[in-house]
Amino acid sequence: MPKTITPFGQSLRERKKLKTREAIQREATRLFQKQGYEATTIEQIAAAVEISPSTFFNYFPSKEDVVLYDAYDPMVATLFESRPSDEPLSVSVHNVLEMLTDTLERDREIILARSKLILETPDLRARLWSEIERAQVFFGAMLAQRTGGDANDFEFRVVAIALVAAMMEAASEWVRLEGRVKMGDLMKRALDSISADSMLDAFSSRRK
Amino acid sequence: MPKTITPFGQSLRERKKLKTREAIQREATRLFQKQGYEATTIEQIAAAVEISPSTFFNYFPSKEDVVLYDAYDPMVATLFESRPSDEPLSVSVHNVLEMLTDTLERDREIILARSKLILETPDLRARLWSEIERAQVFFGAMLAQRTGGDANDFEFRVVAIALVAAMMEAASEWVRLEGRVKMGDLMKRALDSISADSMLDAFSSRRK
DNA sequence: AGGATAAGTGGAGTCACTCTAATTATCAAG
DNA sequence: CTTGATAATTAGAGTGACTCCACTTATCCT
Repeated sequence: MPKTITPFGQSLRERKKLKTREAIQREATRLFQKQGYEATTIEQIAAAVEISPSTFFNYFPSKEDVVLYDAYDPMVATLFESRPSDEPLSVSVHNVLEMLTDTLERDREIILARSKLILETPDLRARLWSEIERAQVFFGAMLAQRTGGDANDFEFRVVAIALVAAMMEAASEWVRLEGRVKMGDLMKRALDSISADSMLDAFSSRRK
Repeated sequence: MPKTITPFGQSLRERKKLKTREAIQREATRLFQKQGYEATTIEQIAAAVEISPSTFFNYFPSKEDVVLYDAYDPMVATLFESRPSDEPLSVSVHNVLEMLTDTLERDREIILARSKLILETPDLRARLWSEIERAQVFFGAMLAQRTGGDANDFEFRVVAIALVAAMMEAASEWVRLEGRVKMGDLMKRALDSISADSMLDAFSSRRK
């Protein structure tokens, strides 16, 4: 048993591990972009990183996870949770996106490339949706917290999934537009579309 | 070149093909339920149907498709398209579900079993979402038709995906409740939740 | 009965992924 | 700085989905 708890990433072991993890993601992404996701084999990635194929699976449970794994995910979650719980969720969404504007701008190229890869590759796209189910649970909890209800209620689940799906479409649109517009604005438009009148309009057509 | 166009499923060939297709689905589903989706191999299915594994892939492009393939899909689409285009979409949804009540009641057990399998199996669940993207396009077109807009507009895509996601959640709930309630009612509740006030409430919490 | 056409099949191969047992690197402590 | 524990890396064998292809067999049309 170690005498002192070694801070994360401080020991040689931890640093090496992190470096390897990043190297795998970097090389994998590079190869995916160069020759396509499906045309790239684990063997090729392993060769590029100079590790054995076995080691690859020590770091990522599947080929898909190399792309899907998002380091910013927990950060975004934290940002949301730090928002005052009496703030309307739509406003929170916008605010969180505002806080992320700089990061989004700085890493635009990388994020865009990665997102495109996901959107264009059926396998990855399918897997994305299971990430979305995690988001559904998260936002369901947020909604419940804000209204004092039970997150497991059918209504919350419905609103949460619709919300997340809409945000997903906004993100796709952002990618389609090469990140030329602010993601926060797209999210706002998306949320506006499904809430309030416009949704009803679309629903009930010329009746109103 | 044949002199007359042979009606679908009339010739020996066609009838046999249909029978085999059904046999594969039947046996596959049976095995999946008995021993789980992943634990069942193509070889086992082929053996049960008394065909070769090669033949399996002549009928279904992948193991997933045996479960996902839905014969009722085009029927539902037709029902929607036969609805008057000045009918609000939410009403159309309800009406279509009403028309399907009998079928849903009659085939309840089979549909339930199949749906459970899909919802419980991560691989199938992920694939379901790509079906949903097809539904998004379909409903996007419906919305556009009803409002006279362009189905490719961002707003339509957003509303369509939110709509479909909500319906999806309603369907899941139906499965969870073992089909004890009418699917149409769940859909109605789901659509009510995302449209109009309740959504706004959830969004803006105690402010209103 | 005939050849055209489609369905079924066997076999070889690829690739993602699993499991296991052995090897090597790092670590904590004396 | 050596040692025993622990974690990381690896090779290798195996499984199962899926592809490709050449070949046989069944159905069809005339």
